[in-house]
Amino acid sequence: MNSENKILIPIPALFSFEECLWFLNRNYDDCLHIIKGDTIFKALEIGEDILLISIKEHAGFLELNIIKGEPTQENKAYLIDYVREWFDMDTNIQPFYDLLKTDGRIAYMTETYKGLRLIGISNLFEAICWCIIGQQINLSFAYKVKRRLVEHYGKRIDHENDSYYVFPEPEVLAAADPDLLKEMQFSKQKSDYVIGIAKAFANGSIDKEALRALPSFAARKKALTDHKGIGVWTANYALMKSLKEPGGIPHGDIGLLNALSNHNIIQDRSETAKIEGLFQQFAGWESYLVFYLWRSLTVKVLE
DNA sequence: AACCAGGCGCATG
DNA sequence: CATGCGCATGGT
Repeated sequence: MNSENKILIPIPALFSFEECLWFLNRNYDDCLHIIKGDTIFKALEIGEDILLISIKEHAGFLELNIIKGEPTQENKAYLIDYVREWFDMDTNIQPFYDLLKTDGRIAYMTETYKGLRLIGISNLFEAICWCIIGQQINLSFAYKVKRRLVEHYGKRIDHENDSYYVFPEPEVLAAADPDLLKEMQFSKQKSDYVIGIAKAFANGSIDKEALRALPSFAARKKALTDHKGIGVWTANYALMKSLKEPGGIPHGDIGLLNALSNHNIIQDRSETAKIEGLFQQFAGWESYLVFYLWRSLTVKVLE
C-alpha cells in the first residue's frame, strides 16, 4: 500500500474499535459496508467521485487506506472528519460513564461495553429512509429491503469481486418507480413516505445543516415530524444518529423497551414515568444510554 | 395459526 | 390530549 494513501487517526481514551466492528457486523447484512476480519471497507461519495476506503486499528491509531480514489489533501481531510464523526471519536464519554456507575442496574456496561461509541449515520436522508424501511418490521427483513433499494438505485464501486454501494441520492429516489418499490416489498405507505421524503430533500425543504441551525431540539424535531412518514420515533432516531443530538430518545422503540425490561427497570411498556425518570438521570447523555441499552440486546446468530 | 417486529397517520372520545 | 385501529409482510 502506497503510504500517501494512508491516513492515521489517533484513538482517544475510552474508544473501542472492536465495539465498532461488533456493531457494524452484529449478524445483519448491511449493504453499505463490508467487514473482512478486523477491517471495515466502505464506499463514500465525495462530490462526483466515489472512493473506497478501508479502516482498521493499528498501534493506537485508526489506519485508513484509500483503496480507490484520489488521495488529495481535500479528500483526506474529508475522510478524517467523516470517520471521526461516524465513530463519535471527539466526544469525551467519561461523564457518561460516571453516570452509569451511579445506577447499579446498568453500571456493568462501563466494563462490558467499554469504549463503545454511538455509531452515526452522517447522511440524514439515509437515516430517515432507513427508519421508514424499519418501521414496525423485524430488522433482518428491513436490511433485506434496504439492500434491494440501495443495489438498484445507489451508485457502485467494484473492487476484487466485491461491489460497494453508496446510498441513493434524494433526486434519484424522488423519481423512483412505486411499482418497483412494491416489488422490493415496500408497503404502499412506506413507498409513498420514502418518495415524499426524497422530494423534500431534493427541493430543500429538509436540509441537515438548516436543521442543525434551528434554535432548539423541539424545533428540530417538529421540522422533521411535519413530514409524512416521520413520527416521534423516526425523528428522534434521525436526530440521534445523524445530528448526534444528546437528547434524542426514540420513544416507543421496541428494542429500547425490551432492554429496559431485561434490566428490570420497567415491567411493561406503559411505565413511562419510570422511563422518564431514568433518562432524567442521564440528561445530556440520553442518546448514549439508548445506544448502550440497544447494545445489551442479544442478537440471534444467523447461520 | 396467531402474534410480533427498532411505527405512522388518521379517526374518535 | 389519549386511545384505537388499519396498514403490509416476513419470521417464529
